[in-house]
Amino acid sequence: MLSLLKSLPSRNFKLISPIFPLQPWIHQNFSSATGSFQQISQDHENKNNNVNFNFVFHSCRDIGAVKQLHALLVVLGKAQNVVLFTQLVTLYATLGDISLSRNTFEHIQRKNIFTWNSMVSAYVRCGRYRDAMDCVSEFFSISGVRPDFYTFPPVFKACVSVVDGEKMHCWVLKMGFEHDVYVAASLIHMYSRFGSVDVAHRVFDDMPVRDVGSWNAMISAFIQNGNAVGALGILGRMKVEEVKMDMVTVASVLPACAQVNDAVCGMLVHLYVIKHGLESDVFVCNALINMYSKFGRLQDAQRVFDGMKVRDVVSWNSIVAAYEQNDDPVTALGFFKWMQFVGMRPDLLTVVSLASIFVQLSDQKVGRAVHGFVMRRGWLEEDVVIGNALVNMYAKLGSIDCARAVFEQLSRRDVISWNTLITGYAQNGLASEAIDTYNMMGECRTIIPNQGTWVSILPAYSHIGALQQGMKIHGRLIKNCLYLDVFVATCLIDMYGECGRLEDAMSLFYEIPRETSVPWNAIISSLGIHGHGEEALQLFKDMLAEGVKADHITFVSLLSACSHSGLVDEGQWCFDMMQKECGIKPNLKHYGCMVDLYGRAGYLEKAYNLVSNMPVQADASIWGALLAACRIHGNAELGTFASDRLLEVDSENVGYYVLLSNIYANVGKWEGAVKVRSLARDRGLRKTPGWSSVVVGSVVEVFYAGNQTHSQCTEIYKELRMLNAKMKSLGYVPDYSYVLQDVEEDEKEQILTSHSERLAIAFGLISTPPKSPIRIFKNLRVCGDCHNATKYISKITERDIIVRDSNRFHHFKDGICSCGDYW
DNA sequence: GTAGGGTTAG
Repeated sequence: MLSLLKSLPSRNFKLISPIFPLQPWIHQNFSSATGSFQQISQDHENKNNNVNFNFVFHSCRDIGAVKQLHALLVVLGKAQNVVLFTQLVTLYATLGDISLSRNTFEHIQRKNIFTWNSMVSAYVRCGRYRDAMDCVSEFFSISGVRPDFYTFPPVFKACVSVVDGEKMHCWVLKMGFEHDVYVAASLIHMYSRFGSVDVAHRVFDDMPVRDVGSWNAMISAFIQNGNAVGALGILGRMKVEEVKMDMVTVASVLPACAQVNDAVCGMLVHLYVIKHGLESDVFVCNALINMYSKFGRLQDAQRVFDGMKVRDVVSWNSIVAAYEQNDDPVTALGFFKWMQFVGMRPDLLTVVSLASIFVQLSDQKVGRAVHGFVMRRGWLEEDVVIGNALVNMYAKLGSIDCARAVFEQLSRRDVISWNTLITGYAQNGLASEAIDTYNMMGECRTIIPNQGTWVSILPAYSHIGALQQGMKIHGRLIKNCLYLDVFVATCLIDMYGECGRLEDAMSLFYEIPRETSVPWNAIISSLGIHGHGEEALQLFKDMLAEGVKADHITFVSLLSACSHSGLVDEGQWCFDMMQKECGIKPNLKHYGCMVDLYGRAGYLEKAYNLVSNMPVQADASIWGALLAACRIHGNAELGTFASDRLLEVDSENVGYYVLLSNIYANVGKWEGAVKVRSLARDRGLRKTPGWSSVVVGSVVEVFYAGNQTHSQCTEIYKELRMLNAKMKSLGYVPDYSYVLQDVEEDEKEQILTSHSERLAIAFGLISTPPKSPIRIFKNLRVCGDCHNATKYISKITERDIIVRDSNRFHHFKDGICSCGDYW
């Protein structure tokens, strides 16, 4: 093998490539192709046969110029000059015109190895891989011309899409070319694209001589397959063998540093770049910008960008994405405008960032314009990524129908397209649509669900309390070992928590890795909705003791846990700690929790003061929390004030009208209640109907208030009458303040008795064996009178009754509710 | 005159 190697020419140097941009000295000699042509003609007339055509080839920057040159060469009688015409073949392809390239090739009568190699490479350059392979077969079948070192690297590039790689590899072995550094690098690259890093590694290990390009190819093979650790391992070996990094090494290794979150390594590489003067390379700078952006170090990213003398579209995309992904859409948009100002044309990935920018700016109108921009360029056909970005954009902007429409239009859908739509539905509160979409996805055999799928479907199941389906997914995850994935497991914790299986949520939590805040946030939130505020606080302390950093979501979970359990002082402590010790500025969600915490505990004035002194503008959720507190404590005055503010910011949400009318009704101001209701009616808003569901066996039964059509209607109402009588004998007094209609007392009692949660409970009682627990799911908050009644029912029937309403869990047992009547 | 290995993403 070694003797074969010795017989090969030494070729570890790089030739000057004819690819643009041109070397500056050519510019100095010839300002344009036309200038070059004049020079040639002149030389020709002066009978100077030593014309250096290199200059001329280099000065052709568009197809028109190449055509002129082509014509000129014919006129000059050079039509049979294989050297010049082979160059034309390459030149046409470099400028993107493969048919002219082929045409020129056809007209060359005495094709030599250069000509064939150039044609193959021309096809590859234009992405015509199938044609490149056909050309190779043609090449092989012509006797007298044997492929050489130059033939294979482009061929392997073509193999990536044509899948003839192994056959070609055999050829290479047969001809003894496998140790050529160029050939081997393209082999490594090809195998890595096929996902066979092990084979790539074997090729790499078998190389008797490696140049820096070989190392680069191996590093890139690991990166392409998501193995950043492997890539950094190769970098380490390079260091041991004292191979110097070049700019390609740097550009490939920087994303690996970002992936393993190794800022120190990244900065050391940056130092190396400065020391060795590699900053002039655009790829290197782009990779630096991206790395710093992933570390959230925007100033460093910006400094690299500012220092660049030449910027390409990737540089601009990178700086736009850096700000966009670090939650600064305004600056990102500023860079986009600057990009346009300097005349840099946006590409597909620019638009992906733009879509996300307008989501963050909640700008529906410009979002549509982005969609139009994409349509006009036909990019929707070209790449799924952009289609998925648009689906995501519309879903996040709340236009789920538009998201669906874009999804329907996609010519190709991948697993991410489906995940995006499912997430869109789930996040817009349309759980059953999310589930339908997931089921439709299951029918597409070509789409294999991945981590993102589980993360999108599990919350939908949680939302409607579909424990059975959720557990089915858990089973599937155990089978493919994904249940230890932190994100998936967190969704499972949420699911168990929201479906009332707090113990299962807890045991899962202790099974999985918990170095990040993600699973902690989920378990704290689960404890919160079950009313275990003290335990939530204890877990928060455990979390800090284990050295896990709390984030803003942790505090949302924690504050809401405090508010559900009435832990005012503790909530106050968390709120202070968040700002002072963790340096987290409270956002609207945190303020919402605090208003809820103060408000529900009856500190309406404190709640109001907090709202008045907030550094941020209160939104509907803040005023809504205050309004809800006013309803609980019967404060019509502050309630009216809050609802006025509320309707200024959100006049569409009918729930707020209902709340206000409840407040008026509770204090006996029936005219006020009627006025609010008619206002809602006039604006065309309809009350979300309250419903409750109960699971009997594997069937979910749904009840609306006053339902008279259920097949077991008579039995249900009979059961309720019987219960009412027993409840009254134990001291139950109906609370008519929850009846909004202005009617007679006995009719009010009738209305209370037929609230949806009571119907569901009664149905549960007559359809399940004695002493078995009953689980109810209600889409709105449970009514105060029903809450009281359920306590009595749990005592009379000796049943555990678990009610999950839109806010939290109520576990009724032996006449007591787990919420301690604090709800 | 012909060749390899590099940066951005939903």
